[in-house]
Amino acid sequence: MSQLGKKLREIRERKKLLLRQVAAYLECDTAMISKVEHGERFLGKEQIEKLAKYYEVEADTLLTLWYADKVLSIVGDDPLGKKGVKKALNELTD
Amino acid sequence: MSQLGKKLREIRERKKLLLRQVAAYLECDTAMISKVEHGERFLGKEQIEKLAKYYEVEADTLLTLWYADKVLSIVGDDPLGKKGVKKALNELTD
DNA sequence: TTTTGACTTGTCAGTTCGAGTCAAATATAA
DNA sequence: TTATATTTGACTCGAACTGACAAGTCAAAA
Repeated sequence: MSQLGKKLREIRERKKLLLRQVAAYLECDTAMISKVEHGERFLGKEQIEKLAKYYEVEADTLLTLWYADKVLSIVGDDPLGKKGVKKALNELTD
Repeated sequence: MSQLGKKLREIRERKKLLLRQVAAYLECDTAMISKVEHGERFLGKEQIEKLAKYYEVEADTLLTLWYADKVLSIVGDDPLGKKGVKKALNELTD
């Protein structure tokens, strides 16, 4: 399960919303949302922002998790991946 | 220019090899190698390993840079990206 | 100034990959 | 059981990517 997925489900349940309602708002299939919450699909950044409005949470919080998931999906469980992420972070913090 | 691209060009020049020769070894176009060195194309992991042999360098060094480039290509210049990378790294270092 | 050889760049066909859908399966509740 | 919510598998379609070709630039040599 992904970082973002976990968070999204948590929020949705707290707000007592059904997949059906969220899907209607995002104009997509309930299956899509289900898969996103399980980390089997990525939403686009625009959709994340839309969801943040609907859920009344900071878009930045969700987007940060979204980036984290993207990164994790690249490196997988390869130990070299971790080294690569560190190197990338160095490049960013210059 | 990508991290890996820079390194590959550096190595190739140090070894006084022509794009033509590297391309022949990898059985691809010189344009391909040129673009890789400029960060406009990604090589597959298998090709990186092959190149490491040819260049007589540690494959791990190149693969680490390859991962770093992948990560950087995702986060781009979005400041939230950096936060996401940090979060991903946390997840990995747990 | 032409030629040659190394590299670069634009374009595009072919392919890959993943978002999104549909339908069927499974849970959960009443 | 019936109804509703969620999950899962199989599939499609389009966007993005790889890799090839050809034409381009550039520098040095003739």
